[in-house]
Amino acid sequence: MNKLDIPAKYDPSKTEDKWYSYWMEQGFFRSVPDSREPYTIVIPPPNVTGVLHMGHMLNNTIQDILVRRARMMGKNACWLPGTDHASIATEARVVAKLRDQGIKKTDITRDEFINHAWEWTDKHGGIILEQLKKLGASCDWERTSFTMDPALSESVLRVFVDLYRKGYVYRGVRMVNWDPQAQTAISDEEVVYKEVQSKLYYVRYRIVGEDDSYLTVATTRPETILGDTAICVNPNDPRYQHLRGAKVIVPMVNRVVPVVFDEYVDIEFGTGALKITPAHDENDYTIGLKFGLEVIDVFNDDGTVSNRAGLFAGVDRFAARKLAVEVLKKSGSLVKTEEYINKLGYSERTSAVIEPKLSRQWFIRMKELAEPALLNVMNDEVRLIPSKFKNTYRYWMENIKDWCISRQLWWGHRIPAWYVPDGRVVVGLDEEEALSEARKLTGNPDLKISDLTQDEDVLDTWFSSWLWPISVFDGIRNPDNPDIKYYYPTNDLITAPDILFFWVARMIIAGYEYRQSKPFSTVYLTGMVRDVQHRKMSKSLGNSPDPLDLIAKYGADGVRVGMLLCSSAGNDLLFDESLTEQGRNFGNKIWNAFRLISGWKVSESIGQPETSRLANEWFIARLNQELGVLNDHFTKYRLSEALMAAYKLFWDEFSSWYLEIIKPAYGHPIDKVTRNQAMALLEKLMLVLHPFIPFITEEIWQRVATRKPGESVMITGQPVAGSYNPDQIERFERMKEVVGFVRSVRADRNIPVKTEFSLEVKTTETKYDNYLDPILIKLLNLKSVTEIDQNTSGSASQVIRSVEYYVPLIASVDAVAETEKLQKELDYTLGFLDTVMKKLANERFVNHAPAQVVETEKAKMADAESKIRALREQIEGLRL
RNA sequence: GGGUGCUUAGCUCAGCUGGUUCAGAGCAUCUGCCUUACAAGCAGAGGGUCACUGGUUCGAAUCCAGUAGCGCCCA
Repeated sequence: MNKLDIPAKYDPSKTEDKWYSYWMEQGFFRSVPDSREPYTIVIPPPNVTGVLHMGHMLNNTIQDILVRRARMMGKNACWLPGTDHASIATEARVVAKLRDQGIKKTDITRDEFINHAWEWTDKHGGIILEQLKKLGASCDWERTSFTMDPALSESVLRVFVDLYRKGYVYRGVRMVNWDPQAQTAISDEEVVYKEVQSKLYYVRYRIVGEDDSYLTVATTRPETILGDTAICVNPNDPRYQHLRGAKVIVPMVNRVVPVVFDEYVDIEFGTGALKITPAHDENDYTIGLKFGLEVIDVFNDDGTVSNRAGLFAGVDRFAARKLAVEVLKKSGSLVKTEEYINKLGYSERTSAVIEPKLSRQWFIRMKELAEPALLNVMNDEVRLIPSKFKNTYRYWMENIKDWCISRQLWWGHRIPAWYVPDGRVVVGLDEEEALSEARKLTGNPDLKISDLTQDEDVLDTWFSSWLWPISVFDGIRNPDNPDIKYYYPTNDLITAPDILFFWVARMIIAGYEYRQSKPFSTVYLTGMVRDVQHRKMSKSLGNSPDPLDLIAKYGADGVRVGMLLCSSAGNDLLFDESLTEQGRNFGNKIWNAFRLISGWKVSESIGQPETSRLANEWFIARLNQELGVLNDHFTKYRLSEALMAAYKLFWDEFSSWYLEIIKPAYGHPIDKVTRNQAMALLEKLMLVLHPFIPFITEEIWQRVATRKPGESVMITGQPVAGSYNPDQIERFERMKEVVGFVRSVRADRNIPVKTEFSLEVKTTETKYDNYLDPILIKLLNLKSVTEIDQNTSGSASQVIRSVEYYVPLIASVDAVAETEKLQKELDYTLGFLDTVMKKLANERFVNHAPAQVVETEKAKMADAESKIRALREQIEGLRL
């Protein structure tokens, strides 16, 4: 191939789509069970209506690297993609869209709404999966799943019915986190607490039967006074002992309520008196239960004040707060206000302030179900990477609360529970099953389907995604089907720590309940992608680059490298575009190495130079060594380090050393043996690099030799780490140091590369190893390497591993500068020798330290002594 | 408030079981090069009291305790 055919800069846009299509056409991503060992990853399903963000990029880059590597290691790799239906988010979007069209959700039927939702899903759903293809994701697209697919939906309902029959599912009135905007309960995990500046209002309640006697409470929410049904004080609080049995009058509504005594109240906080609103605060509710207090719900579902409140009916809760303050002021009930910082819960979905609200919901009893999931993470049957998350996991699992699984929405899996006319509930997979249950329950064989009313609520989205590793292989409905038996348990799960409990823990729970085994062996927890200023990347801040723009600019390979370079597991990663630039530059480096080798004219008639033979031998040893390092990094999931190892292997060792050594002089051809060896090594490196940068490695692999249709780097085996001689690598490292010395002499003294000289070497005890001299001569443009036994004056010199090297200087030597340099090194070495001597003189060291450590100290001493001798001689020589 | 983790070069981070000349890597910076694969490059250089204090040890970035700062989880 002629050099002119290959452009000097690599252009990813010309290759990436081409190769992705090729891989798809060839069905390389497809996996079906066979006799090979499986390697399985299920994708953490993104929201069906979502678009790709930087977190997805990171997450899916990691998954693709693991999958591609496993595939090349001979495993049957299956990466199963899909999306979840995201009840709240999707419903919110659909409601918004309908509103734009002038349609109110309340004006249409549930079925009509669901149709709109499906329409939306079909239109916007799966965009994110198309975007993943741009990244190079090697998913088995034929297996793409969606939590609302018929099979997955049926699995969800079956699990609900099953858990109900096992007694884990119950219905109960509980304080839930109410999102007044979405008008649904949300789980504890979906509440985000933020500090806000608010006010603490001191309000006085008149004590019944006393004329001018008051009890003052402090509250941040004066509007909830409308729902007060008691005041609570600490029984140990000396200030309030006289109030035992007393009653007070609630301001604004003039309700007479008791003063109760409970140690829950913090004596120090506020006035030590706490108003009790059982309908709107979890702790108040508990106290209410304890003292049998009345529960007055003063808010409607949309966050406005209810008719029961007595005042402000229909007014929004925040407006009601202002009105309440006005009224309290006028009546003289407001004693004072203070600035106060407290934490408020916000809905993760709608950002509305959460309203604690009593409501009847469906729950799952978790304690018992969670036991195996806790045990098997603690004993590393399921490994968390990094393991620091084991602690948080344990804490959460040991204090697990019942899971509220109902949501007051339409989009999702409708709860398969029906009410018989007297209000009792039956649960069944479908209407028929429910009907027969209902007949049994009521003893009425004439009961008809039309007599039953289905529960209005849908199940929490996590209630479907917790089954994901099972349901995508249809393991709930058909527990013995070949797919589930082959692919389950899956291998690795890659996700972010913020859904460790929402999702990961629950999948483990479901795994043990429904498959009696773990859903995956390893959970790799990535960090959160932040910008360089440590801010979380978000749409509202506008600090997140569009991943597709980045890919267009730097190529998918470049972006993948950029993502990985800044990502150690579990730590947040500070993404910067310069990293993708580095990734792109790496691609260009590879491209040019290929371009160099391809451009050489090959001569059949010349033999292989010694330098090339030595370089080839050395590089094979280095490659074998580094393959071992890579294996080690991968088994420990140190992906960033694995990439860096491969990066340096290519850039430093292959490009800067190997290629520079074998490079023929300008205009000269290369011998055939060397050129073929170089191409073979390049090809191997493409295999090693492929999981990280799939596109450019395919492009080059395809150009390195003539390939048949159906061949690809991605289905070729990874090179296996062979044995190597460490001594060979060691010798080469020594040679590199010598090169470094001579180059810095050249740089310091402005000696042109073209100026030739002889490098002189002097050894005292050991015999000089001249094995790699040919390479020194070539790389440094030397006349020769000459052994000497006398110091030469007028030379720059350095002692490298007990050998003295001299560069004779053509220009006059700056003896002062040279001496200074040598003296500096001498001082350092003397200091070093001193510490070693002290160690060896220390009896306790010699007696306590292992013999081997003492030996190395002795060797260090000998080394230092000979170096000092040499340096002194050189300094002496300069003085002459 | 309770729990938990972190603090190493300007930045981002490695440093595993305490022991090789252990104080590292990448990026950034500086100097010199448009050398004929690559300026998206080449060659060279500088840069750190391993947060602080104490302890254990022959020996501590590494183990222990305390202090400070930062983060996360929970309330």
